Amino acid sequence: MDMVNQRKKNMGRQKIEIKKVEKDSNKLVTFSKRRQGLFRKASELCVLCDVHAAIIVFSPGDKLYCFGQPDTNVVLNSYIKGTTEFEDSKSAENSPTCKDYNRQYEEAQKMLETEKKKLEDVQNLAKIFNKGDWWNDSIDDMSSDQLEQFMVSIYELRRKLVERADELVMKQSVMP
Amino acid sequence: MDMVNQRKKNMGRQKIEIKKVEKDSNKLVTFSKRRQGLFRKASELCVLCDVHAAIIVFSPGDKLYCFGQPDTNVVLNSYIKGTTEFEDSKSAENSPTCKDYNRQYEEAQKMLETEKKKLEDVQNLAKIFNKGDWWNDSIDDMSSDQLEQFMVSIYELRRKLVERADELVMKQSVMP
DNA sequence: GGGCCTATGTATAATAT
DNA sequence: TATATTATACATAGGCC
Repeated sequence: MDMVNQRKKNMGRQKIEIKKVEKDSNKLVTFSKRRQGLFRKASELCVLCDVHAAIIVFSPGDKLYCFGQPDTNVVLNSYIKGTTEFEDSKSAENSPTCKDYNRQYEEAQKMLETEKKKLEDVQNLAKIFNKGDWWNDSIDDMSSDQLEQFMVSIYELRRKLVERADELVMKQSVMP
Repeated sequence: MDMVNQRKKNMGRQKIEIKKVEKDSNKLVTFSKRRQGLFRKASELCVLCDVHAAIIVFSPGDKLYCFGQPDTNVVLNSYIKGTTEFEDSKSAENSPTCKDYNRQYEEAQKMLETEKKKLEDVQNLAKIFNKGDWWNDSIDDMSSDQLEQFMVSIYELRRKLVERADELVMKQSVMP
């Protein structure tokens, strides 16, 4: 304790040169931390300035990471088209992503028509919801069967929501 | 000269809340600075980790700014193909749709880490769920705003569900 | 990899030019 | 709108689990 130069707990942040990190393990750590930071900055920019943005990054392991406000594909479409008409409901409807969603939604609906377990599903769902911090924890804890039933239930709810949305003539396609 | 005495100390950097800057002039300055910072961070990430990345941002005045390493379009093409040029086509067995969903899920996860807004959504959702016989009654009683928020929340949940479904390798496509 | 920690490097809010 | 300044808030390198 007497030494002024007593070794501190760690070295603190060091200045680094901006050049390729050669050591793979360090590179991974740096990528992970800085990618997070980059996305956070982008998020802040979008909120503060009320603008749209998208980021696409491939990790050293070639895994794809992306950020998008309001959505990566929407921003990319705007970029490709060279237009900024984000909220054009017609083009939003026609975006591939929404199409996919709608198609899959219709398929799911078909299946639902032949399902007779709806009531059971609802009951199971209610149980799950009532068990506490379901939003953060339940999904991960669910068994395969539970999950399946839960998904069916969500789809039913979704249909109801879409109906309501139609009634309200909501302008933006918040949901597919 | 008297500049020395005149040099009133600045307030220095102030803490700000991450929410929309209302004053247009400030918003512009903030955008300009933060956009530069964002691009610099991206550049550093690319050099340090030897990776490819692209950023697309629209300014408050709808002007397009983009960053790309090695080139915006190259990275976008990689994204659209859903594969890097260094990968073989084996990964193509996964449907593009699922990939899209997974990407969006990852996005959502990252955003959740940094955005308090989403937490608010969840809290609101929890309130709605906890108010009783929500399944049968709540939807019809919800205000337009409530409904919208609810739909956004469900949409996020849906992403999470898709991710889980993928993990479980479910045979039937109950959900997309 | 995912978190946590601390010391320190860096980004940036407010301001003025 | 970009740039310069300054004081501070925030991000992060290097460690350690």
